[in-house]
Amino acid sequence: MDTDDGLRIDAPHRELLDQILDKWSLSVLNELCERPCRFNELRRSIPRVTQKSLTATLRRLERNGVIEREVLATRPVAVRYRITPLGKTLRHPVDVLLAWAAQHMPAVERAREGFDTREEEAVL
Amino acid sequence: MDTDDGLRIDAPHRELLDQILDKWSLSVLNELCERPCRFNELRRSIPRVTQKSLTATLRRLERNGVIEREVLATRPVAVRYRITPLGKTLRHPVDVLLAWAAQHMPAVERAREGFDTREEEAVL
DNA sequence: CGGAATCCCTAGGGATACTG
DNA sequence: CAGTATCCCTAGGGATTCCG
Repeated sequence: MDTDDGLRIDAPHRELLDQILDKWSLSVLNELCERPCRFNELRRSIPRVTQKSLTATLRRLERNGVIEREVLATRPVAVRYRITPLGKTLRHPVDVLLAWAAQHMPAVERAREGFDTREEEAVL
Repeated sequence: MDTDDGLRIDAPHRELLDQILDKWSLSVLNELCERPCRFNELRRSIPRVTQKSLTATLRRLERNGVIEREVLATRPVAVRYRITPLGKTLRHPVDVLLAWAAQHMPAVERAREGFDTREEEAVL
């Protein structure tokens, strides 16, 4: 559990995590873990995301194999995004992360206040 | 474990994770989990990080309470960074994440190749 | 040694308009 | 509906220089 060295962080790993843990990906994955979604459905359910950013996020996640894009031959076209089996394996790591954030947010906020106070004093 | 809804991702949580899971933070945390480090020690042990980026990363982590900065009154000054108790609680989530990356990297690479191949064909 | 300050530069985000 | 295309603009990274 707490081995001495733990795991190395090499460039490919960090690049992968950067692509999957970026600003909007967590929200998208969370949403698609619950149910498949249309593009505008996702857009509405994720506050403040722009169409451009959402498109880029979806492409990146699709390229990395964690979500799937399915075009339905209707008029007008409908597109359905869904999580893949690989994407589902991300659920646990992400949940662990979110649980950490939820649990320790108060401690972080206290730390921030202390830090900012010390900064102010340093200026005086 | 796999509750239906899992956890929400609100703005404060995402902001916190952004600050802690960014490009260089994982490497810094990993290093400081093993032992306290001087500034240039960290710099040498993290390939390709610049002094500016490292400074910014350390300040951010310090502000969020996961690392500590200690100035030793020597000549010339020495500065020692160490992980805090709060920072140590990050170890498990981060390890889970790195384990995921290590385990699924091959699948991700296959997905990328498939995606890129389909893209090429689409152009033709 | 451990930064801060400066300059430069580009990847990426927001807004808007257009399309199959 | 689900994007693509375009313009604009600024936050942030790299390189370099200077300081206590």
